[in-house]
Amino acid sequence: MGTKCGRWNPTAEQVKVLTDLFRSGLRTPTTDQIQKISSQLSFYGNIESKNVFYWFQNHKARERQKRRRKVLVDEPINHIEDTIQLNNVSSSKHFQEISTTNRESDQADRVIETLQLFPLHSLSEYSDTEKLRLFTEEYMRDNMTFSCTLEAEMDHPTLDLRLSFFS
Amino acid sequence: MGTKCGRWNPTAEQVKVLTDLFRSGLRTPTTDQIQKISSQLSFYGNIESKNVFYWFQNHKARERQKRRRKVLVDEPINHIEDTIQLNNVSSSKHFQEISTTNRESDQADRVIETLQLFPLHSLSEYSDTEKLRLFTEEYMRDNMTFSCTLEAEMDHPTLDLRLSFFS
DNA sequence: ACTGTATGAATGAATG
DNA sequence: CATTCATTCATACAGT
Repeated sequence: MGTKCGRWNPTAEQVKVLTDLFRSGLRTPTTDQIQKISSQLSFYGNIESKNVFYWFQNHKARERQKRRRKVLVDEPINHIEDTIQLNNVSSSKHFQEISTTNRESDQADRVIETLQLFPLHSLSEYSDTEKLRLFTEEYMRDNMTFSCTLEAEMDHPTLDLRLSFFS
Repeated sequence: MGTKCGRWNPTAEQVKVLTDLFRSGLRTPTTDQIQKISSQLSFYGNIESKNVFYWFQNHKARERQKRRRKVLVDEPINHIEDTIQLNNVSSSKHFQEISTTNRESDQADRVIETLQLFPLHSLSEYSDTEKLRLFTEEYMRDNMTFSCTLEAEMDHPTLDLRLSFFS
């Protein structure tokens, strides 16, 4: 066991609570929230506010990183599905527009494939598409009003975090 | 053979390509580069982007670790003297070369700073060329513009990575 | 089979 | 927020 106390080494319970909070939608807790969270988690062992701060920072970054890296791997798979689906809705408005706009060559395939997820005209490159998709996904989530009362299953006080963004 | 697919175990070819890339100066590939590399390496067997990412991360860290350990073990005593003496030879041939080669703003500073931390005397066993390489390599490479076309000797498509930092 | 080493993987802690 | 570094855990493999 790392008794090396030079570095915080979260207990299983602490990780669970943090993960639950993350899964429930919390991404970048405010200072107040961090305080509350670390305060509650100190029940399970030593912990500082900065640990909580870093944890969310890292967890978010790495989820994003993971997703970004998966893109190329996933793509070949989705490509087939999308292509198939494409045949059934090839008469939709968006597709029509794009198809004619980008009737350039093999690039058309990629664009159309993209449109299933994101019907915008400005996506001539895949990377841009992906960027936009990721951005939107996370933007939605990160800026959503978050209201959650987490009741961990262990014997510790309820962790009640209420936010009101857009004050 | 570890058919245990719980952990990536690179093929000899994969390791060779990665090593060549590393030796050619690549240290921290960008996400795009990682994608390309892993894509190319998938030719030799299963591989994910994260494997490439971790490979470079580990390889760099361990080379640094090894060197650090070596320096500390070899010359823990003379270190201070050497550092002082170093100030008197700051106009030596090597420094001149470096400074002029990198007459680009603070890059030169950093190189000299680096050299002060790693006294030349402690590595008399190496040739001058090797000394220079050991001292400058790490700091230089990571901040250098990297443009490299690696043609592996096996039968796989050319791996062409072109960067333009400082765009 | 046991043990040590190389190295894949993960993550806490920053930094800019 | 992205990127990077340090440290540690985990495991495949080699030598005995």
